[in-house]
Amino acid sequence: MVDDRLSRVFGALADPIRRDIVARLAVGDATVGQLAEPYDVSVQAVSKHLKVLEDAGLVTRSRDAQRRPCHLEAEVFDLMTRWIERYRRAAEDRFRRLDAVLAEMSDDAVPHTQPRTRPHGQPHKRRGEAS
Amino acid sequence: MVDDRLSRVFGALADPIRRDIVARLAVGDATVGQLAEPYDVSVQAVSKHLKVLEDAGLVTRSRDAQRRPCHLEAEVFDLMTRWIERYRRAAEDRFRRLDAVLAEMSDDAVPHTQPRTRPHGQPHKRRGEAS
DNA sequence: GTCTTCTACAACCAATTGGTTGAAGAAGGA
DNA sequence: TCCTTCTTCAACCAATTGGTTGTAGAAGAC
Repeated sequence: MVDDRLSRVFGALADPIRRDIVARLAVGDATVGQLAEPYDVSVQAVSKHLKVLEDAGLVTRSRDAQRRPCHLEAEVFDLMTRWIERYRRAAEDRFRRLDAVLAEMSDDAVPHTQPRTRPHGQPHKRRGEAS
Repeated sequence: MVDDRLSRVFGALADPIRRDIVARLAVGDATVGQLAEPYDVSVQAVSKHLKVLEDAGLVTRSRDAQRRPCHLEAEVFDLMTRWIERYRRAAEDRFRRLDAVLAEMSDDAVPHTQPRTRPHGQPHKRRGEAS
């Protein structure tokens, strides 16, 4: 259903087994069987997890006889960090501005009010990804 | 089912509408109705999305009469960036080491082989979160 | 050739997700 | 008081997810 890149990446990492697999692939490449060994789920289940990671672009696989070594693709992390950093920075900037406003208000001895909500009619992005 | 913090955070951001909501809350606090307005889904659906974001700790809500203004909690982003940066760094370091190995091999005129897979019996974390 | 190993595919199942509608609670305004 | 607004809760539904088992293909070992 949700088929955009960021959704696939975040969704792939929303599972402890898959994050664990990423952590282990960060140490070195591994085959499906090696990756499945520590877990008490079937190899097929791990194979499905790897397909999710592969579809998200976090993992690529080569061929070595009948084995399919899995390799972690670090570049995809940039996509996430760019998204995260953008909104973290915006939120932190806004926090600093709120601090300034509160300081100014206390100068004027105005009582502390609720945090401001955005005025209703104000324009903002409609639908779609905040790319 | 998956109830650890990182899974909830990544899972919450694995949906375009929820990422869009985060993007808009980075600009300023907003009520459920304001947040629901741009989408062609029901207010109840957006309320559910906000509950997911709240459970993940990405959003907090105050009270203003019958309204529930939503506020973005930027600190949670740190949890993600710490996780991402750790494994990105490991993967990049490994990539650099591989580069060095390849360079050394070419010095010895050894033919290029497959990337190495981790030896089978090698210890690694068993189950649970790579915290 | 046959056997074994490693992986993927298909069908199935229970639980979760993301949406709906309808009703109800909470709080201000008439 | 009653009415309206904003939000949540409950029940329901279709699609997805994360697991299972069984089967089959691909490739080395015998």
